[in-house]
Amino acid sequence: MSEERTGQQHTSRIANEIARRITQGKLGEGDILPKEVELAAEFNVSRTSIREALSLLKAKGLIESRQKLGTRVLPRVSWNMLDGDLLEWTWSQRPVAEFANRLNEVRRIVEPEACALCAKNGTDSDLAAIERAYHEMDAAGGDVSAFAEPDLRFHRGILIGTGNEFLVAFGAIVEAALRMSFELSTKNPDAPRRALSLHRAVLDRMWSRDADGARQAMLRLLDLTESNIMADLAQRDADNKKE
Amino acid sequence: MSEERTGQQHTSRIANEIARRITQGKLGEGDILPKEVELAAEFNVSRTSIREALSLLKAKGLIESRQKLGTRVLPRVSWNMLDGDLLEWTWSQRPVAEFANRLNEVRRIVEPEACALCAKNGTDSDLAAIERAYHEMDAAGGDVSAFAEPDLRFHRGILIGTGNEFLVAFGAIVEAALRMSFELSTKNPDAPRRALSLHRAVLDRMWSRDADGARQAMLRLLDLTESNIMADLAQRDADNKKE
DNA sequence: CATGTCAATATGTCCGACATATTTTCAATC
DNA sequence: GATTGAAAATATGTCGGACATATTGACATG
Repeated sequence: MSEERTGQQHTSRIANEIARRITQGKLGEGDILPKEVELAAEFNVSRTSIREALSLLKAKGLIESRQKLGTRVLPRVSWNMLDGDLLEWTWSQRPVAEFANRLNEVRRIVEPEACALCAKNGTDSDLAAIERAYHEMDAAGGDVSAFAEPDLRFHRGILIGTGNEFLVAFGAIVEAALRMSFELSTKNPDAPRRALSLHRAVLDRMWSRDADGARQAMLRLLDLTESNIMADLAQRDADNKKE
Repeated sequence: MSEERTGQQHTSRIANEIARRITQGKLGEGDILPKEVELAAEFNVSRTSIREALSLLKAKGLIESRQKLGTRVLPRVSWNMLDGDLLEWTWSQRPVAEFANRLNEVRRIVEPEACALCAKNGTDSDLAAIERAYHEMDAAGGDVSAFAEPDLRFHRGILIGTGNEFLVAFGAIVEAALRMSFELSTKNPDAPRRALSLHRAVLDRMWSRDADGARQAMLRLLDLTESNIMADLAQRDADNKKE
């Protein structure tokens, strides 16, 4: 989402910080945040920069401001959780295992059906794009970090292939999940290789326009992904206990 | 989403207008929009207000700006389509039938599974909230406009009941679909009544913690909803031809 | 031809002032 | 004493103009 693009360092830095206070619960639903001038003083920037940052959070549904009353935190229901930035902010703030479970829950609902739709409606050029991503995953071999990017493109490609732009928006969920899994599993270099053949299976079913087969194949892939993450988490917990 | 809340009329008005130029295709992917000073002149506002509007679009992934280069339209893939504002902007810009189909496609994927999860994980208080929404729908009777709000709350309540905050974000899709259906079917006053019993069925299955039953019931409800919308669209097309 | 420097340019940040909406206060009125 | 209504207080919204910063492209230098 907001790759730390040059310039506007203030905006994203401040938005980030305030967002974390909110997602973390230091600022709860209905709470009024400090006045813009006060925030400006705290962060040592002008009111302008504060307003830019707040405007970002406003757009994502975290806060709302009204004249004289101030700026207050909105209920979580109105947060746009499918937003990449918001996913990133929430992530580190809560138990990782639960975060992972929730993400997988959504993936299991959406991705198999997306595969079915992609098998049915995807154009050859859509599938070719997924095929390219697959080959790059293959070429990456054991290099986990080189594997991650085409992996995401593979899954995004399926969503695009559905022809349903709303499903494409789920890419943010997939991205969050993959990124989490990537950051967890640096020490598990053969995981990619096992996943590869399952990716191949998904793609094959889609090429043969086998909607149900694609759905099942994706489910198997998600099974593996999930168990990998669980294993990584267990490993991490074990490591933490040793210290 | 952004109910035209008081103040900041400029921001939302301008963001709206520019967003429509983008969603409509007047400004395509990669295009550079006019400089902020030019936009300021065009809309007769200060550069500050323009920047505030652009910052909103930035947060929703429609545009990106870099110093010296300017502000350019991002590819649709990076748009956050699950955002309520964006849904509203895209809506009127494209064939209504296709928009409706895409929305229903997503609803059919997500809502039945959400029902199953809600039946399994939803707390009694979650279900009670849905029950309240149901009673208000019942009380609304034939009044289509009084029916709409609790209807949305019913479906949102289910998403909340899943305990999965990412699924809650789908509420935007449901809202868009219901709003469309509402604006189409003003002349179909008995539609709510037929839907009511199907809502009841969903709720009953959830109370008895029957995950699969709830899933099936929701599917039947969506069947009705979909056929209602199709009928309304056909009716509307027929009306248009007469003129 | 390659490379490094400098001007040009559009967004990013700052400041200080005033506008506007809303709450709060408080006084006049019944 | 309760109600109403006008005025002060206050936090965000808008304005304008200035300077900072990043990036491009042209130019000059080796």
